[in-house]
Amino acid sequence: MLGLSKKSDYALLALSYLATNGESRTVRTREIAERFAIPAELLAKVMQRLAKMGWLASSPGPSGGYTLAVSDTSITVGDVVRAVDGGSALTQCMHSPEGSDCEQWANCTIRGPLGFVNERVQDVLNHIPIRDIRERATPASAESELVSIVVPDHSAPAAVRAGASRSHNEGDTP
Amino acid sequence: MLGLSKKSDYALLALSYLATNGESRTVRTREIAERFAIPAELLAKVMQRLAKMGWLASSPGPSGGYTLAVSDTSITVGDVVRAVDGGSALTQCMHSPEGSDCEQWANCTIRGPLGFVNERVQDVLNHIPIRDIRERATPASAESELVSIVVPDHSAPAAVRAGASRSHNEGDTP
DNA sequence: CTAATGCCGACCAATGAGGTCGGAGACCTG
DNA sequence: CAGGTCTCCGACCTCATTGGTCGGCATTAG
Ligand code: FES
Ligand code: FES
Repeated sequence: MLGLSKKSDYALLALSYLATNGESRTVRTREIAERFAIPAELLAKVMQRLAKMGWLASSPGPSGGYTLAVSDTSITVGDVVRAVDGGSALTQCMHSPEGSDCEQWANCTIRGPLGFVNERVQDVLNHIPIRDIRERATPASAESELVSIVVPDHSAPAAVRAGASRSHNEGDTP
Repeated sequence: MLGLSKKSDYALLALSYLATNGESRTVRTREIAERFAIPAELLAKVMQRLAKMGWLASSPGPSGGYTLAVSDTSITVGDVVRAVDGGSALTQCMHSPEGSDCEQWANCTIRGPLGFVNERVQDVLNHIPIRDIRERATPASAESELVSIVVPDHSAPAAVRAGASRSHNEGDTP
């Protein structure tokens, strides 16, 4: 469905919480889970993976928990999604350079162009540090200067404009 | 896993084939299926949905098949994904404006920023017409002028640069 | 009429996401 | 120092979604 998994969602939620509300204290998984009303055990698993990535420092025992081990500007949402969700490419064929994954590598005609699209999406994801994923909505830094997409009119007549603008967020959930 | 579904992949494949190789003749589903070595029945289902969207004209009977009914610049990959895959938003909460879908709408702190990221991704997808998804790799139009992402150095030190560049396409498939 | 094609719905199988369990180690109490 | 408790940790399980299949019906060229 081209969407973040719950795990990625939880990971971003937790990281944002740690970056904002956990200056230099250990935060228990339970605390975050209750704060956001999400299953604690599943979040625990996510936290483990984040810890294994080296982004969180864990300390067991009572008064234990997790602490953000790196700067909140050194991880991007792309990194998080890739780590916790297992790859964030649009198609399989973009993981391995020699098409060992994708079946129709041999006679696929859209690999090149799609790869380009993929890179653009990855660029977007890779340039939003988790610092910008915080309580504040639409962070000023990102809004104004971080990422801006320039799209000249190209060869697209009226139809494209209509279709593109209509379809920003419009979902049919039958 | 944040990736296009097979159905979207097939749809793009078929549309690209029709745009390139089906100037003004009816193309059978079987032909496309065999060309790309994909299951014919599933592709048929995808074709039906594309036809129902009005993008393909269908004609039953012998010597029947499909024809591209609209200009190859009036549909974008965003449109295709959205139609065939059912919504292309990063999270559920971005479909409905009042959080009727997402559970933790009430105490979610990342909705705003993530929504912004979502819009950027959607922008990318909505500005690539299927004309640019063709046999040619990395179409010149898209490469040079269509979409360009400008990202000034912002507040991100060396770590971000390293992380971002490292993680373009690198998948761990355990 | 007959054959070839699209059209439609129901059906089945496998993958993986979401969720759960019991353990191992570290702090705290006495 | 010993026990209890609280935490992380890794393996396990279940089920919804996706990918894929089948058969029957309508439509049209030959
Ligand atoms: S879809 Fe994998 S090579 Fe085209
Ligand atoms: S994830 Fe849906 S509201 Fe935040």
